[in-house]
Amino acid sequence: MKVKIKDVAKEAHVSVATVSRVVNDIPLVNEDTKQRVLDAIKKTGYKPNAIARSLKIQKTNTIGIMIPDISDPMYSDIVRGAEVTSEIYKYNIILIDTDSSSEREKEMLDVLLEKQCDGVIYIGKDFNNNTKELLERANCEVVLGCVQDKDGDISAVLIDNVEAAYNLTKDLIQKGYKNIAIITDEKGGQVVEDRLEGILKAAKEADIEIDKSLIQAGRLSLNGGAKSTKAILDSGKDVDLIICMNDQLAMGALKMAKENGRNVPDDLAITGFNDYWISEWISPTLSSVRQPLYDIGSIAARMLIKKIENMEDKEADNVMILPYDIRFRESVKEN
Amino acid sequence: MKVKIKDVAKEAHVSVATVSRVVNDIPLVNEDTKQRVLDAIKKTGYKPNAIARSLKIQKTNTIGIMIPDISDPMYSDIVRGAEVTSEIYKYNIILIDTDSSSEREKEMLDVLLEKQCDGVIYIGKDFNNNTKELLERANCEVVLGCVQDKDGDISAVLIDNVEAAYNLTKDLIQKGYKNIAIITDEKGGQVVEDRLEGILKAAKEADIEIDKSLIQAGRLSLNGGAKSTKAILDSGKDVDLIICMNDQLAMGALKMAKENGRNVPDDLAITGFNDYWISEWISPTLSSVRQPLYDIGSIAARMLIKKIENMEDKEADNVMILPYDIRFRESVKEN
DNA sequence: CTGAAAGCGCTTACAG
DNA sequence: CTGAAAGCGCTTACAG
Repeated sequence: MKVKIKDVAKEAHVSVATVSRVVNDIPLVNEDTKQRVLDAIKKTGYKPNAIARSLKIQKTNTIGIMIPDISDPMYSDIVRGAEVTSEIYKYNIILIDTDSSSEREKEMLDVLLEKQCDGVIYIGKDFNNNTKELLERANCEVVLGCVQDKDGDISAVLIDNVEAAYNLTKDLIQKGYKNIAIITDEKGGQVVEDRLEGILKAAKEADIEIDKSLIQAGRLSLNGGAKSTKAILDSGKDVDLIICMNDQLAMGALKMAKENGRNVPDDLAITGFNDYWISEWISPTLSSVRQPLYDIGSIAARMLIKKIENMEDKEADNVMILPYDIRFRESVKEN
Repeated sequence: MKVKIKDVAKEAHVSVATVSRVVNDIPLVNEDTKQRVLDAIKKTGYKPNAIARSLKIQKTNTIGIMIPDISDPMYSDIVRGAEVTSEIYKYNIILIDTDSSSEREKEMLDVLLEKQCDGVIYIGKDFNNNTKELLERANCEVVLGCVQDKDGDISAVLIDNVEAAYNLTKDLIQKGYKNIAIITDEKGGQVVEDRLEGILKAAKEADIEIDKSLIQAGRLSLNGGAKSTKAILDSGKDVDLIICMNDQLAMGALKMAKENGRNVPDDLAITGFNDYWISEWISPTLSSVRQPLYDIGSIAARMLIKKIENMEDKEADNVMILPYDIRFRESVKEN
């Protein structure tokens, strides 16, 4: 039988109100009484029931985090950041894998709301009007990660993907690359679209035309990257650079390039996005755009909690753009 | 203002009891009444409050999962399996990173219990008496993953690490390797100790002596693997094989071996453990022992939920040993 | 400084 | 088939 506040009260010869006060560290309790209650708690092994408390105070100290897939290292880094930070503020995390499916997002958001999460962090590859409507109807605090509402109605923390891709491409063009292929996600979505926009902008500024047939869309995986690379190489067109929308694609590209006898970076340069920890341990080491993933999770959690606790102006600093870092490694020639 | 069961009752001109019955699909409600309630629910946008429900029925449909670090791909695969399976049974997951610290384990387990989790999945690198005592005092259902209570008092799902390491080593010896070095975790723990036991057993059976100075313990990371490899190579002793306790160590070893001019596998073979998805995409592809990580998570979740719901004999099938798979790839010579 | 009591939003015997 | 009422384990005005 679980011991409850009533049992402690009996043991300490006080009322449940008094026990509640010492449990919650409310100061107006006499030292002696407090000590008696503390002793009773220790003796009985009492642990407060957070569910009952939550019902009463209308707050669960639990936040939901919706991500496409926790087994993707990109997302697990974000979750790690969110988890560590949440814990500092005494919040816990309910983890939801959405597989980027909007039906699942809707269904699972309902579950989170029924469980009375104080807020939710939404991490995704895309942000569209359906998602926006869904999240706005939720009437609980929301912070987006990796994506943003471009109308600025919802808080978000992310990097500037357009700019990052633009600068990456500009740097690459400066290094002399001009026959550019791109490997992207067949599913599209805000993140890759923004990156594509940045790449095309830089190309256009340099008067470089990117052959549409060299923009390959496939599954966002090692295999997808390998297949798209094969298609690019098989086209017989001149290609000296493949820009991939993430590191998995780039690793698949690396492997396929080698298998087709291309030397990276001498014959062909390859770049990724996100900069997994593994990127600098493979050979050749992979050039990539580093996103501060842990920080995205951590900052999103803090922003959310501050909103929940009304600790700062709700309208202030709604969208937080974090710095990225372009890292050139062996998969790109020095000049 | 959130709409509650009372509001729906008013709207449908029935009692809250009736609304509760239709929400919970309890059959003894008249079809007409039911329809009226359903309409009222739709009209008001009512969502049941799971916290209130949990308090009443003494069940939260939430399980806690304690793992060392979600950003480690090994653990994120396990969590993914647990998440997907939990969801099938309508359970959610509260995620806790423990950093393998027993203070944090204790502290966070208390939080999980206060939040009235119906059960917890404990994933770790070690299982000792402190942990056992902690978990047994918890008086909630527990399933271990990756480790086990060798007295068999707690349910567990894992591979046979002794046997896996034994067979790996036996196979390697059969391939002709005899100057064996080992890279392990300085922190020890059940998992690596079991693996070490298996390796030493196979070596002993083959009358191979493993030089104690070639058993290097360091941090369980790429860098740790690199450093330990440096120490092994710098010892000047003959080494034709390094067995690493996980793939991160092995990747660090691979890199360091190359940097020191060793050709893998011609001069030196390297093997890992766990078989990350990346292992077959790096060069040379890494030989490793595959653990069914997703399945460990998935099965642990199912076992736990069945225990919670008393759906099967609590004493039956307490420890589930899953198959592993030794995968030889380019980092080991064919013969 | 302390306690009696109401109430958080549900579920479920019990009575009809 | 339906409703009134008790109760899940807490917190917190209110009164003293």
